[in-house]
Amino acid sequence: MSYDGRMAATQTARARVRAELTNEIVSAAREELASTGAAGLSLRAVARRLEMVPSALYRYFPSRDALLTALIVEAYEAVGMAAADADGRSGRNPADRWNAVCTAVRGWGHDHPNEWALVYGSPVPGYQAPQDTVEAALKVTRVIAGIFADAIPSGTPAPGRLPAAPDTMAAVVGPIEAELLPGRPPEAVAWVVMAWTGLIGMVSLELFGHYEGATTDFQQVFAYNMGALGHLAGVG
Amino acid sequence: MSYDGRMAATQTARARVRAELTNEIVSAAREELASTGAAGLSLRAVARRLEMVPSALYRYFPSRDALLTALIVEAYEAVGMAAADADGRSGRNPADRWNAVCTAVRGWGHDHPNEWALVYGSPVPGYQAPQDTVEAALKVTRVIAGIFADAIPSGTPAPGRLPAAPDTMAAVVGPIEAELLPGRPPEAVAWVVMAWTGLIGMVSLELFGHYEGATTDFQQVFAYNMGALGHLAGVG
DNA sequence: GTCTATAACAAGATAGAC
DNA sequence: GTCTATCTTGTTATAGAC
Repeated sequence: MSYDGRMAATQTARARVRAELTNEIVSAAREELASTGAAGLSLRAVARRLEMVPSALYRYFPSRDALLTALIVEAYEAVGMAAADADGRSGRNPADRWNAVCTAVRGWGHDHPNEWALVYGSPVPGYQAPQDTVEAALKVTRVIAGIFADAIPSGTPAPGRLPAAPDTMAAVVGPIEAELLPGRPPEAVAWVVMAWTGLIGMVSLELFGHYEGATTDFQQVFAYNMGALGHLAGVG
Repeated sequence: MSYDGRMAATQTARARVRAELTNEIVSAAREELASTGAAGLSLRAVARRLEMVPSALYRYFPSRDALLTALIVEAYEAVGMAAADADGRSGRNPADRWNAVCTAVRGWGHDHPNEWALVYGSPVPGYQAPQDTVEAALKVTRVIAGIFADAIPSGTPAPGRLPAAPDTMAAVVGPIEAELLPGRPPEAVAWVVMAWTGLIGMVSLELFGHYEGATTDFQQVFAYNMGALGHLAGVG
């Protein structure tokens, strides 16, 4: 009994230190990311930053890809959290919620451009995304789908503002409908994909410099277009 | 006289050889791109592929970045050409033209995923895009704006399907209006930005794997959403 | 003049012996 | 964990062939 107890205590202490160091490594990797970009992330550079020897990192992450996975999951969870927080703070009106989430997601992107590029930019060559990242990526999507689900009554026919979809659409978007928008018309389900794409796409192209010189105040164009995207599906 | 003539002949022959070799280098770099990604593109690997010595490449490109620029410009021009061709082949109806261009752009992306990532994905760390690339990037934009410009009569009030924009919008989108959509209402100008973003965003997120498992036939969702994007601005 | 090749450089990454 | 020897990278200087 006392042996078991000591074992457990020792293990949890060890586990705590281990968790702390793991966090420090991820933090250092995040800083590294900011200076070199996702493709150039090297375990050695992270180790140097921590004044550790490279091989020591292998106790915590079996490979560069594992470290990359941790960063990706962390980033997805951070955007997801930003979106969920904004949604939670913005009352019941779907238009306000959608607007708040768009602003929050864009704000997070501006604050963390490298992490944004890591998750929404070009895939890192040679990196195979494990299932963890897919699940984490769903966080933002769930928040967005939740707003649209609340705005669009279940079981209604297609909202009049959207063009009619072909009969085959219901089956095509079946997986999303079942998981995120049960009972909503296929037009709305397809358009929620567009709304999500429009949000991520606008922030990506903005951060990647594709709107340079196009407007005098991009924020306003962003807000207008997000509003219009939502409007078409009956949000606002 | 005969001396000048010989000079000219010699120069053009040399110039032809030079142009050919330059093309070969870009081709080799394009192949390299496919296997290593944009960030990992190395001058030495390109030289190896051509069985040349690395320093020889400096006769043709003053730096690695210059080679990258050539690749980027080439890619932008290829998508732009694909879009323009599709537009030219598709009659006068704006809805058909918009649909054809969307399909062509997506098709090009599928055929050249690495070049797509190079131009529309995360920026290459440390690479500063020169003006040439900005001009080349405008090719697709011009095609798209042309279709919407033809669909939306100049000097008309805002199309009824779009929400009204604040008064400040006209000034904000002034640069795009002046360059691509003269005389069109600010709502339409802002929304053309959205249509372009939606097209590039959908293809990007598709190529980068973000719709994995979401639909049984992504092409259909893409076609529907592009149609709806155009519809809102009065195209179709 | 135009080109290619050799050699070298300062970084940095990698592998493996200890 | 440490150290070292060996590899890559972009880039330049220089020498020689055409």
